[in-house]
Amino acid sequence: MPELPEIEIVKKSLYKMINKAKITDVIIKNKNLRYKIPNNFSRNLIGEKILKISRRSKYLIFHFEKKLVLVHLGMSGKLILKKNNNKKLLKTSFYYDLNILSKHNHIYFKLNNGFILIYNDVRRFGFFKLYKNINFDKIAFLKKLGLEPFNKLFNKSYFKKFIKNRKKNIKNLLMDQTFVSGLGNIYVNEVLFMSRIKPLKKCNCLTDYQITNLIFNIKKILKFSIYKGGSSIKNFKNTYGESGKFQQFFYVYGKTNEKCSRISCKGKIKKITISARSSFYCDKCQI
DNA sequence: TTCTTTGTTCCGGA
DNA sequence: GTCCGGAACAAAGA
Repeated sequence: MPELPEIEIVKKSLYKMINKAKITDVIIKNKNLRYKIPNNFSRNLIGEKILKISRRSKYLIFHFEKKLVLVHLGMSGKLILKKNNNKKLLKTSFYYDLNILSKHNHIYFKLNNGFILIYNDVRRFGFFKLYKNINFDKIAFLKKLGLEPFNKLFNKSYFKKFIKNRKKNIKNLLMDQTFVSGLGNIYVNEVLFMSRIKPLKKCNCLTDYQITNLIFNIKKILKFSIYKGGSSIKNFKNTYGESGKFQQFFYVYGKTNEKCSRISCKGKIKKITISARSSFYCDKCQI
């Protein structure tokens, strides 16, 4: 379940290895992803040079001269980079490397710098969308997104303005991509624990201190996770097939019935469902 | 067979 | 009109 830190890791490792590379071939094994890959997808990308790779929220964007490709990894999408230096080895490496099943490799992008970029996705909830003659404002997926968490404008006054006359609980507010974009279930649970706020708390009941603290913790946790290479729960891998380390620092996610990790706290981690998503919180220190 | 998992969209009720 | 949350959807593994 890739969230902002995981996409940032993928972007950075891809950028380092394949920026300025030219696509020499695109092989589609399965076009039925979240949205069907159109027939002209390969034709439109062969010969194109990757000019830039960027991230917006949980989306990756590959920039070409007059086109761009928007990528969302869904639940289980992975972009894996393989060195294409030995034809025999290459054939077998798809099957034995990385603990991923080759039957879930859906797209192969062959590059002129000796790499192959593989899109692997067990659940197939991820997607690729190609846009020509790019105008960012025209892309519906990006248009409606709220501020990036690291944006300086994501501050107390923005927060207070947004929640004015709203009654959402804080969990759903932080999950709302039109408010702040890039957080998913895992990081929201962790942020709320760090901030000692229970997930069902109504956002219009937060104090100024709690709001400031929440914003600070969102930025801090995301940065720390990026530093640790993201979290590898549900098998997230970077493009070299390596796991991240942030999951070692989870305090509540998946910790049902465990003792609260705050030394002074005697609470227990509870699991409840909010808007069909699992929520974990300490029943004592999150109020 | 049923349940779980995710982000996103759609829809009914307030 | 706007906001909120529940349901649906995509697919597959346990």
